[in-house]
Amino acid sequence: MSGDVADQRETTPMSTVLDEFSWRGMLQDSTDGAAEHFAEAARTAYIGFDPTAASLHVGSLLPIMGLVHLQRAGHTPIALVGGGTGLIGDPSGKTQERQLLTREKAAENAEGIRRQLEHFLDFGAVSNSARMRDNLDWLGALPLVDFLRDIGKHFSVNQLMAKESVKRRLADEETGISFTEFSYALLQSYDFLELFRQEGCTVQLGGSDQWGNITSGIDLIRRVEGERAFGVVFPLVTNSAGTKFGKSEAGNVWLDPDLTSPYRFYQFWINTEDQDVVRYLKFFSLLPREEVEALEVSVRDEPHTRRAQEALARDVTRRVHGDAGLAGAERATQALFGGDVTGLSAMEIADIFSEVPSSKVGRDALSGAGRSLVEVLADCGVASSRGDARRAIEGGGVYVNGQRITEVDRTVGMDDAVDGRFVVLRKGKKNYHLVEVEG
RNA sequence: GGUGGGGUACCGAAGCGGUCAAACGGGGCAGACUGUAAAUCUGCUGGCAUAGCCUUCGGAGGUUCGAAUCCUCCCCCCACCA
Repeated sequence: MSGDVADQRETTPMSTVLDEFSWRGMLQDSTDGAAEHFAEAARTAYIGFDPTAASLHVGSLLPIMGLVHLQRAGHTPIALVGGGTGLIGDPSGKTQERQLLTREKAAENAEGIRRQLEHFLDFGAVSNSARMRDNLDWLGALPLVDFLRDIGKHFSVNQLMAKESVKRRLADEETGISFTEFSYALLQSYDFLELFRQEGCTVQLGGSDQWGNITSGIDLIRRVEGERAFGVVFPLVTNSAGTKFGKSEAGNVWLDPDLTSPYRFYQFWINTEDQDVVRYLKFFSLLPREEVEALEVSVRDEPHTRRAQEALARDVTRRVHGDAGLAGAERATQALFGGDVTGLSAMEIADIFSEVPSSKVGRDALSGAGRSLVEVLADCGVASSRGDARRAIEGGGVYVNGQRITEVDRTVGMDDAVDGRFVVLRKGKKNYHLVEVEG
């Protein structure tokens, strides 16, 4: 890298967006000239999101952060919701033909995604406000004959068949690939072309699995418009354990608080392994380089303080769930991992444990001799069966109101209910369950 | 269509008339140690009224005092040959 280029970057802050991606480890690959393209002027760039579900999960967080960095650097980010392509399905990375979404479902999901993206991007900025588009706007009204003439003409079936995702499916006699999915690359390329025409969008970003689709779009723009466009792809997020990133014991970690509570969301990040935490800080937080580097030192020299995990959890949770969501998650964490439950009032418990799974039980069931703990554990789902509950107690893994229970025949009665209203059950270190007394 | 091999618990895989709720490995859960990390070690891992009973070994019948194990029929996979 020569000196004068560096100087130029000093004076134009938006030139740094690829540098930003680069030091954060987010830059897997980019087409030639992409860095210069961003350096020269404020650009418009887009990323597509598939409306396969009504909520995004943390697996989509990296591309979202990509848009955030673009906007911060002065460029205009477009989030393209694939209301149209969602009806088709991208064969990339899929070994099976995809289940088709209904139009209603795709529209509903697109709307949910739209709401979530608003947490990350500024849609009301003066100069480079983020935009949201839905490709159903142009795909839905596209006459087949026009599509074949104007778009299909530019694609070589020979090249499409050479694509890795298509090749693998062709090799598999059993599954094969439908014409519908085979055509997916054309549709995504057409999206890029439309955004180029309508929005002056010259760059497409995406996960590294999108590289082929992105370059197809670039080619299409060159052929149809005679103009140059660019692509940037992010790496696949992995964790050091080799398991899929974004899964917790409870399954996918969603951005929707109704699907994954802010408390669970926060806990997902707090539990990040040392080996992954610095990489994740670069990917998912907006902390500046110096701070990330300081935290990296902290992970090395004083790992027990877990400052890096905390910084990560705070930054990401605040962005997704807001200050109130973060505060609630931290309060619950503090009470659950820091202190003793028995000292709290019913109101405090209700507040803190609103994040935690709960069930109700009738007052009369607990009066008198009470119910056997084994039964209660099995009924509320903390244990999968009575035998499981029994074994968990025998293994020393069950707590009532923070006190370890050792007697298998222990009963739960009204005197266990804090303020006569709540019993806090816990199995293992992290699994809490709140039993609310009714009536 | 033919021949051969096979279907066992969450997964992989032993068992091949009683001693089988079924070895072993993985996964999962819990415990210890820690830092709500990783690694390691330990225990548990069909259900229930837990020294006992009930339901499981592709499905349905049968033989037997007794079957995951033997017989019959059926279903499904895999390999090779057509």
